[in-house]
Amino acid sequence: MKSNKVQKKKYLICIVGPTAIGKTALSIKIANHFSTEIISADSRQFYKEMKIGTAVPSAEEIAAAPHHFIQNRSIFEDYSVGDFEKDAIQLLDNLFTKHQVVVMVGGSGLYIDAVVKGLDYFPDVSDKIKQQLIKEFEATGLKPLQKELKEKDPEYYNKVDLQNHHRVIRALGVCRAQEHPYSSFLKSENTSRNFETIFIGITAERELIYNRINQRVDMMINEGLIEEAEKLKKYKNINALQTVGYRELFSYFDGEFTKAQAIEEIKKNTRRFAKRQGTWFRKNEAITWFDYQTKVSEVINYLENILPISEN
RNA sequence: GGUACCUUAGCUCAGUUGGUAGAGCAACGGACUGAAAAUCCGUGUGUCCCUAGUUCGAUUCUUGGAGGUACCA
Repeated sequence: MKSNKVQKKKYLICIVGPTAIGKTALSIKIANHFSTEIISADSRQFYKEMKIGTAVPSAEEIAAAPHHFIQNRSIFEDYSVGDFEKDAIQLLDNLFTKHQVVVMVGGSGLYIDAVVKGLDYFPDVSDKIKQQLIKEFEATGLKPLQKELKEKDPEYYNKVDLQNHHRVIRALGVCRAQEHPYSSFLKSENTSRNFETIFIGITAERELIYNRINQRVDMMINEGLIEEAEKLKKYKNINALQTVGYRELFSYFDGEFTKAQAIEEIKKNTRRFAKRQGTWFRKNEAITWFDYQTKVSEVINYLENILPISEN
């Protein structure tokens, strides 16, 4: 006997692409079409102190569709991908009780993967250990840390990019926090989720993306990015402020750049960021790519055709 | 108009006592498991302005052009 209470399948429509390509606008239209909500997977739009430089959705855009994980944190809090994964999954569980489809937009590849595939479990590393490692790195450089990693986790030592101090420090942090090596937690298994993910990518020719970036940076400056950064300059060492658009302005305030140079640097670094986003997303074969000028109706059509949406 | 100097990678420039060339920046490719808008790794992409000579061989030397800069008119 067949049950009538078949659980409806849940879908996460994930919209990705390089910065400044128009993800926000598209996501709102798609969310409206499916009468649903949007979760942002953007590692910088969380922070309420950083509004102009992170190109958060405007008040009108937020009014047009419910958004989550926008301006909901402070730069003074520590917030990591791991925290985001937990928060996002919890919220999704909740949203999927009301909606069959939820939209996720963002440009932070790692954050998207954390939601879609899940991160492996790692033990907590205390602030004390983290700070100690940074202190050691600054005092004596990478060499001793590489050596310690070789002793404590030869497996990871052999595969990690040893020049990348972030990686070496993170792995050592986990090793020092308890007795198991970092690599013993690296399972690389996808966490099973109770939803299916549909990837939509938007892109354009490189030159077009770059033009859009250059224009957007000018717009941010007009909207008051310099003033926004000025208020934050005394906190310039905070992690969240290691961000394109802010760092270059801090250098300008410190007299290392002229204003014009700082603006050029912001444009250049944003272009490089877009390139890295491209590298990340390119290898994700699940993404169906659309040109940025594709009509929204065409994208919605595509989604309608692949989503077996149940009628109530 | 005259004189001097210059023209080599996308840009700024090195260089080759004649054997087809290399730095910085830019650009491009890649990696990525709790800082990820971060961090790191890799790659020279070229009618050496054009032309005609000399030469086994010319980006290099010589002739003649073109363009540029400075000074003198």
